[in-house]
Amino acid sequence: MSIKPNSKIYALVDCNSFYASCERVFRPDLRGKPIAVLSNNDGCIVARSSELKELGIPMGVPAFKYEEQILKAGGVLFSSNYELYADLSNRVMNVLEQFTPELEVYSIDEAFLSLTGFKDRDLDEIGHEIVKTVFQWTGIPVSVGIGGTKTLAKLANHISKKYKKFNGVFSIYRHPKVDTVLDFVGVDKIWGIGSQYSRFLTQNGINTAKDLRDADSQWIRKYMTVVGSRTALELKGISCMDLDMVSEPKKGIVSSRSFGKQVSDYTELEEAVSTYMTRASEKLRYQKSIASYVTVFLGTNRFKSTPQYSNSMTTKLHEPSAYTPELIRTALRLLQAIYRTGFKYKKAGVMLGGIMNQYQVAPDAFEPAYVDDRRSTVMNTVDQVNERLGRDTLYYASCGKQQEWSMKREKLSPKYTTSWKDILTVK
DNA sequence: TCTGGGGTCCTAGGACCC
DNA sequence: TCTGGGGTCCTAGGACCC
Repeated sequence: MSIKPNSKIYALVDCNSFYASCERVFRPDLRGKPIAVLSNNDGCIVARSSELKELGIPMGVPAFKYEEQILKAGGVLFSSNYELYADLSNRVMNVLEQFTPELEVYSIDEAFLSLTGFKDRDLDEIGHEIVKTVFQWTGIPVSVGIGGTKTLAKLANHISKKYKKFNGVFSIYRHPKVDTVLDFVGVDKIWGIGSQYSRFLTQNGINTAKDLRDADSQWIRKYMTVVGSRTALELKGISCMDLDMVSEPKKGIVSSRSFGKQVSDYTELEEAVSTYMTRASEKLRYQKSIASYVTVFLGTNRFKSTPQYSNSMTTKLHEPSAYTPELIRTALRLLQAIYRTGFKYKKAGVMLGGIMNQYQVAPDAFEPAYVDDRRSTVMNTVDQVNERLGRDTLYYASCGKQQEWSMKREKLSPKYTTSWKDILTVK
């Protein structure tokens, strides 16, 4: 095989402790203090500021176990404030776009950039310029990793965060000591190698990124499928994954949540399922899709020793739809089929599958089932009202009004940037 | 009292068809 | 004793990501 020299350059820009940093943007008094951001229902710790990491508090642990320790250390806990994080994420991405339009928003706090056009410039310098500009314009600290493939850019980003001396920027692109660098990185830190594969690899004497890069390719293919082969190639500098600059419509849409309390009452479950389906179908219409399958699931609290039950059921719709009342009706029918009395439920959810473009359907191509329907006009109107006047200005009766099952968010910060009511005032 | 939510891709195996 | 074979579609499950 002849290997073409790879001429691309990728940067991975990753926000440092993103959720915690968002909370700090509007609370300068929290500089230097440990911050924990909690999952839904204030359950687990899902984001940690560096100060909190230094306290030795791990990721994903139940918050109640550590709350006291955090408060004692002068730290603060926050409920997740997704409205705030999504808005600040958009601002960060807009700044990154100033550097290059060739950008893939990879997650709420990460983006891949093509730096191929900056080949003749000092890449480290570009990296530092990105760090400085994003912080100045948004208040969010970021780290930049640069490499000839996405996997190497990710790896470089890991190094930029781990070693303070790099000041948040590390480039492995044409690095003179690339072998030494790769030998510093454990396999479990490689993008695409999770806990299962990393255990398997170390059992087989492959401990570092360098080991994996140099491992036998047939062997990798056999035990780690084509996904593992791609990762190994990317470590060699052969790019197998290009930027995805346009976001593809989702193939499945899930809306599920744990309840703020245990729920036995069937009506409350109906409210929850109706509400989740309202959310899911909003997402569905937002991407101009219709769904063919509806799934509903529910379950008890698996951390308790009380009687356990969980179940799910899927049905195919008569014809694909994005009409919320119809989707709710279907979901409630499924709920009725899987509901059993006598259990305390903790979680329920809905899934939409068999998703296709709203125009692509149709038994009769000249008469799209959903699009020309009066129902689509109704949905558009509802969506527009809710967008302008706030979510659930118009809602469905089956969602209920009290929503006593809904999630706990006791430590919520204000929506500084997306709600007039919460806007910051300077006294 | 208190343990997240939402996605992707790949593979193996069964059903079905000719 | 002998019991096709190849293609396609679907689903479940397992791995991964943030």
